Amino acid sequence: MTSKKTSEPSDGDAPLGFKRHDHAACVKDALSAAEARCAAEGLRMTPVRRKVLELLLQEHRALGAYAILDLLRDAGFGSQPPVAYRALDFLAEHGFVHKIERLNAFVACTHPGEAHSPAFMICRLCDAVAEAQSAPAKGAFGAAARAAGFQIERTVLEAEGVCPACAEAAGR
Amino acid sequence: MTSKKTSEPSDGDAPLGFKRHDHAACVKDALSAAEARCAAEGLRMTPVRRKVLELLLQEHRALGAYAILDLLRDAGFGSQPPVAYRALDFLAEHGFVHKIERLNAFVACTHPGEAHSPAFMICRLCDAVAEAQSAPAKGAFGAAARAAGFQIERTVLEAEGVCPACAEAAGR
DNA sequence: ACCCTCCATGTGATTTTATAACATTTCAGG
DNA sequence: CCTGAAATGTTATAAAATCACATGGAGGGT
Repeated sequence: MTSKKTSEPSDGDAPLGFKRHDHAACVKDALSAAEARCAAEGLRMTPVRRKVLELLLQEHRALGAYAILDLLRDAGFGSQPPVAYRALDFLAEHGFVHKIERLNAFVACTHPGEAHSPAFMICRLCDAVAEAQSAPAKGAFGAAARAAGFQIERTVLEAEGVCPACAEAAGR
Repeated sequence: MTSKKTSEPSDGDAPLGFKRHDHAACVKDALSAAEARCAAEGLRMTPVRRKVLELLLQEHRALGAYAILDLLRDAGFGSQPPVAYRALDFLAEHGFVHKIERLNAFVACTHPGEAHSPAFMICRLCDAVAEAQSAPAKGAFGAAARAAGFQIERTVLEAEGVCPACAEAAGR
């Protein structure tokens, strides 16, 4: 994660969310939606928090807290770890971003609505991360948990593999 | 994770794998099975590796690498991080233990056979960890991945919640 | 307008988790 | 035995996360 280029053209031939799309609009829309929700719920979308969300939206990939911190410093914000971690804590708590446990890194939420239990597909070749919906508690695993008397409150579902672009690039 | 008592009586009223069982036998059996499999596959179950596996089997909970390292030191082994990490890498690579990404910690595999894609239930109150089987690639998530053209190679499925014992203790 | 409180931010230091690099030992196989 | 690969021991360092405390700014009540 150290020397991974943290600044792709951010819209080019790079693998983003696995799918080509109008990225500028995608970022702008998500940012507006987040602002709106904060206004509606009395949350404070401060400059640092907005910047962190924007940075994560621009890259459709997971960024480590320290990569984000570097970008924050470049943007004139504080440069000590708590600055990044606090913004990330806030954003994660309210579902604007998700932590990828497997990578100790964060991605912007690419999902529309409110309560959701996200699932991720992580490309081990290009580090792209795509978010999907999941309901692990509904399937066989949920049944096992119920049988064991375990009350699920939150689930982490992360799949590691190869994204379509890399599979193709790797000669099918 | 710092001051968590790492040495319960190891068979008492503590929540183990959520279920009461003959723990001594459980440890012994698992250890023998591991030895047998190493012999069969030409793997080297060295003293450090065996000790780490034994430690993890004794606790039915996740231990951090440094907690393990402390126990290794007490047992007369090397006391530098690589000692623990290398043993854990070996054990994890061959499926004798699993890493709990959510906790940056490790548990002994409590599952019988060979290839499996484990799922975990983590009690946020007592830190007990129970392993279940899962097949996330088979359900709705797998369908989504296939639709996206993503090739799943490995999945992490970890549920956080409250185990039966703690639910009861918390006054239902 | 004022004060006051809460929340967010800035900053320095430290803790926790993990790996790099290199020397030494051990062990299986020729 | 010898030899090469694998495992271990050890020093050092990197990466990820948190603690503790000082400062600043937005709102609410008077």
